[in-house]
Amino acid sequence: MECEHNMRAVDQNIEERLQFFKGRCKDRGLKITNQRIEIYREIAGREDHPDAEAIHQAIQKKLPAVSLDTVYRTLWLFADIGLISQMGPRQERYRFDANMKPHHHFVCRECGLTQDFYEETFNQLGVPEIVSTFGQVESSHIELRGMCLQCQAKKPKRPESKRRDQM
Amino acid sequence: MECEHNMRAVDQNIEERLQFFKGRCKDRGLKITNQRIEIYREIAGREDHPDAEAIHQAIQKKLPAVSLDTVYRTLWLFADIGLISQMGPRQERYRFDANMKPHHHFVCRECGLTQDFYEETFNQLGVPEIVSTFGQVESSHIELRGMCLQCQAKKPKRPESKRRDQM
DNA sequence: GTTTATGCAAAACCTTTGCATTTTG
DNA sequence: CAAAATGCAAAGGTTTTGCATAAAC
Repeated sequence: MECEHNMRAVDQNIEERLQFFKGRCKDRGLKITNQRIEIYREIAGREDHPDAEAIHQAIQKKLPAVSLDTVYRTLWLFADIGLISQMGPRQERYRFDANMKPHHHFVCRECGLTQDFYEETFNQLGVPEIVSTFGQVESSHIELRGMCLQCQAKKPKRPESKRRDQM
Repeated sequence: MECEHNMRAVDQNIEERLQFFKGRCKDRGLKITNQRIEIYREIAGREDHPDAEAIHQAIQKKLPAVSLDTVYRTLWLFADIGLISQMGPRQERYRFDANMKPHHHFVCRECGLTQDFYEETFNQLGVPEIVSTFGQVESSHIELRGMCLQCQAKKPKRPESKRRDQM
C-alpha cells in the first residue's frame, strides 16, 4: 500500500496476486526469481490469454536476457501449481469437426478428445454488449473441460504432463 | 436405399452426407477421389473430432498408401468449402489464462486471440447426464467464435488461410 | 554450500510446401 | 489430354530437452 495514490485498481489487484503467487511458491519450495515474478505479473495483468511468445516479448523490457524456454517452463509450472490454467488440451493438435448440427463440447484437458453433446437450452444464449467490441460472433457453444475416462485410467492421481517432467 | 436392411441409422446418414459432399465438390469443380471420399466418410461418422493423424490411421485399412499430407490438405479443403469446421484457431499455439474468476471466452478463429467476458447467467448451467460417460467435468464456460477486429481489418472479405493457398 | 532455475543450442514434434507422378473429368 | 490431386521428402515453425552456468535459499 506504499504508493496507493498513483496505482490503478487493476495494478493493486496484481500486487495482491503477486503476494499470493510468492506464498504459493514458498509453500512448494519453489524459488522466487525475477523471471517468475515478471512472467506472473505480465500474465496476471492481461485478459487476452497470451501465448509464450507474447509473454516473452512483453517482459523483455524489464528482463532483456530472458529466454523463451524459461517462459514455457515457467508457464507450465504455474499451470501445475494452479496459479494459471491452460487453454486447450496439453496435447495440442488441429482437430476437425464434421458435426453441422448445433452442439456442445466436452474436451479432455489431457489428450484433447472432444465429445459432442446436445442440450436445447444452451442453443439460444444471449451475449453481453461488450463482446461486440472484440469482434463479430459467428458461433457459440458450451465447452466443458475435464479428463476423459481413458486419461483418468492412465493417470489416476495428479496427472504428470510430458511437458513439465524436467521442472 | 439398396441395403437398408443391414445399414444402421448412422450409416444411412453418412451415405446421405456423402451425396451432399459429392455435390458440393462438383459445384466447385473439385475432383472426387477415393482419398477424399474415405476422409469424408471417416470424419462424418465420428463425434470425437479426430486430428489428421487419427483420420490417417483410420482410413489406412481402406487406402493403405494415403499420405498424411493429403489428409491435412483435404481437411483444410473441406473446412474451406464449409463441409467441416475446425476446432480452435488457425494459428494454433499454447495460450495461458491467469483469470481465476468465472468467465467466458470470445476466441478469434484466425489468430486465436481470446478475450474474457463475464455473464452471471452463464455461470450455473446444468449439464446433461450423457456427459458423465465421457469423463469428469472440471470446468465449464461459453465459447464464442468469430473474427477479432484486427483480423477483420486484415481480411475484409473471405479470409485466405496460409494453410490452404496451395490447394 | 546445496539445490534449483536459467540460457543456450540442439532435438523433437506437428504441419506445410515444392515438385514429379498419377488420377480425374 | 488438360487440369487437379497425390505422395514423397524436405523445410518450416513451435515446443521441449540436456547440459553447463548462474542464482536463490
